[in-house]
Amino acid sequence: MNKRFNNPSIKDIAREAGVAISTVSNVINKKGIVGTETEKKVLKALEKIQYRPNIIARGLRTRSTSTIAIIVQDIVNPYTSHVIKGMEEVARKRGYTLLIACTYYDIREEKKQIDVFLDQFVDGFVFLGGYDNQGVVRRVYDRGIPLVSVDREIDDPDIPYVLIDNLEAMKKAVDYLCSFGHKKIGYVTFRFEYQSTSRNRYLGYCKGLEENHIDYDPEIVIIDDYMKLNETEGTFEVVSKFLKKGALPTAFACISDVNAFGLVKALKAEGIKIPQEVSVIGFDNISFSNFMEPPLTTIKQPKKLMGATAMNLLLDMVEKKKVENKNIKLPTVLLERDSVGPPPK
Amino acid sequence: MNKRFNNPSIKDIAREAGVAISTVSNVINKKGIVGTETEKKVLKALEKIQYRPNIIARGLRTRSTSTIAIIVQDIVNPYTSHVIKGMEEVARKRGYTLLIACTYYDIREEKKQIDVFLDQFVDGFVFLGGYDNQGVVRRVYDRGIPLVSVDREIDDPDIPYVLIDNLEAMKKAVDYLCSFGHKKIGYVTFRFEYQSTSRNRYLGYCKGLEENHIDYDPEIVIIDDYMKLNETEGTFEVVSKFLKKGALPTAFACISDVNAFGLVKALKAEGIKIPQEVSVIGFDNISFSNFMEPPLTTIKQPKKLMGATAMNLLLDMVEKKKVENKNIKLPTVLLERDSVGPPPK
DNA sequence: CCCTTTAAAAAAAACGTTTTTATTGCTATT
DNA sequence: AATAGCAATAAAAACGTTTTTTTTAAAGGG
Repeated sequence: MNKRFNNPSIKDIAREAGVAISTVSNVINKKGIVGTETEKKVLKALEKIQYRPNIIARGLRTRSTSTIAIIVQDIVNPYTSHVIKGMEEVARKRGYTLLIACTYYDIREEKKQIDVFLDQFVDGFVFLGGYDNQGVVRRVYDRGIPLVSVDREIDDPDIPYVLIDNLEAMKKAVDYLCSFGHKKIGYVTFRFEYQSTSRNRYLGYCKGLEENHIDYDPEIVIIDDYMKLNETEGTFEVVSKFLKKGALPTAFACISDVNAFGLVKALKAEGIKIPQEVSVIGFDNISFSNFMEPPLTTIKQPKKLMGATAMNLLLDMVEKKKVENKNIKLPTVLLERDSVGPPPK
Repeated sequence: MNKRFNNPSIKDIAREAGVAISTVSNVINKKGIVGTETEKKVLKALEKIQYRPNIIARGLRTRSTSTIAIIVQDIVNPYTSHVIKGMEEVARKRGYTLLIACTYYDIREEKKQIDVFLDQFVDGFVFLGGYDNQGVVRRVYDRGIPLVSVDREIDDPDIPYVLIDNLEAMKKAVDYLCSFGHKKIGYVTFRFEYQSTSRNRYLGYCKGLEENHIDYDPEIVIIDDYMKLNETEGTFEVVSKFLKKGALPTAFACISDVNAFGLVKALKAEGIKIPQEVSVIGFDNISFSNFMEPPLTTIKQPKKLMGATAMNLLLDMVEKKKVENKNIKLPTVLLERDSVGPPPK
């Protein structure tokens, strides 16, 4: 179509240097045997003519395009975007570009996107926070294309992953609340049937209660069906409803900061003081949690590091480097801020 | 490399249907003349063999790959990610995938990224919120590749854009403050020399003052050099420093919500009540602004709509449809919440 | 009945690489 | 002196499409 903008090709270099095309290719890719004299000629020609290899043509031959596909559920999510940032920096440094697709929690959409990416010969996949959907991931794996799952433990020993220990981290949060003397600790979560992260945090909550000899009380486990609205709004609504019933615990653990925001807003709307009357601990440490009032005590996830780690792992696999460990769990930190205190007397 | 996963090609279809390759191609692309009988045969073969065209091969021939490159400064930004979401949805619906790259405010990085994308034969570019850097954008334009600038007014009549009227919108904010009787209105901004959006908002602030017969006072224009930290942190610091000096205005207009958060936090840290002592108005309406305390009055940008509009415009250009208007300004709305009130007596 | 036109289909070229195979010229070996 | 081996290079094939060109067969015109 825009012929007039035709880039110089390897052919032009070959003509300029007076050698064969294959020789130029060998020089560029440092393959095969080329004499030092000829190499010099080619290099000079490359210098003179401003040449950039046609990645599409190369991709057709080599079946690799130096691109990595990222599949996320929703790009509008402070957690997600930080992880992506970590991936992006590593990918770029190592010479890859990122194709990003969002599934918006639709499993058919996910499948379609993957097919498109397979058509495009991406070199690898990152699945960031999807469902526990072995099938679709397995399909990619079975084609022999490297992939990494981030923030999801896929129930398939072959699939590499990068995560935090969600169970342990949430238990840590509950332990922390207990250390202040809380005996009645509620939990705010969105639905957790479909993915390991939420499930494990929930299990961490349960284990925390158990180890601290507190009985589990389903009455104070608030489940936000977050498909309806954004998570903060949704939590605000469902918590507001909950508060009408009374039965208030002295502390809440939240599955994420975003949900904690909704909880806090609902509590404040009822005139409940934090942390004097109710303590709140979040999870993720997204940037605003330090700017709400009171600053939110939370479990910090190493978001950028997770992204960077995942991308390095993936690219090592793409480049067939030896990787020692394909199952990586990164550490979390409890950030003490001002939303947790002792229970009221 | 993974030969064993070889997809069926157009050749296989041709063999199955007993026709020539070119005929199959014609059927697939609905081009040329094929008899109804042969067409049926091909269609049947396509049905039988699960065929997906090789996009790379097609791209090599047609020089188009159904991908769009998005260049942003930083993906970790609530504004940015919402705009991207709008673009993503449209692109997907129209059969394109998105390549995303971040420049992190580095102009050389931007140039490098663009070169990579040009190598990859992307069909179009979106420049989302970069510098007023005609050169690099112009280079793309001159290669005949469609592009759209979002949230930046590029000083080049050829370059299509999608924006809001930043000057008018900020003036609206100042007018709103004045309607409460404020006479001393400060402004919080990051550095605005390098890009049109910030500059125009600043001009809107100035115009707002002028039309309301208020003298411009450089003492109460607070400039945050946001390159140092994240914007909220940066603003918090610079405002805190400012507050030590006294000379407090009764209201502030902010270049963005993110900066407003920093301002509000700094004010609260000094025990200053909002809006009783100082009013604050933000810009953007990112989701958290409704959850801070007090909920932030702000100018709402149609973020998703901007993204969707830009992508539709771009794809129309890519597909050589006729586009009537390549310079689009979308409307803003002032959201009245609780951070603005009358000045103290 | 031959020539021209036309519709339909097939064949071939092209896109720009990488990779495989072939050629060349030389040296060493027998 | 013929041949094997080797290094260096060139030539050709291949990747899977689209597009251009050629071929085929049938119809129409004089």
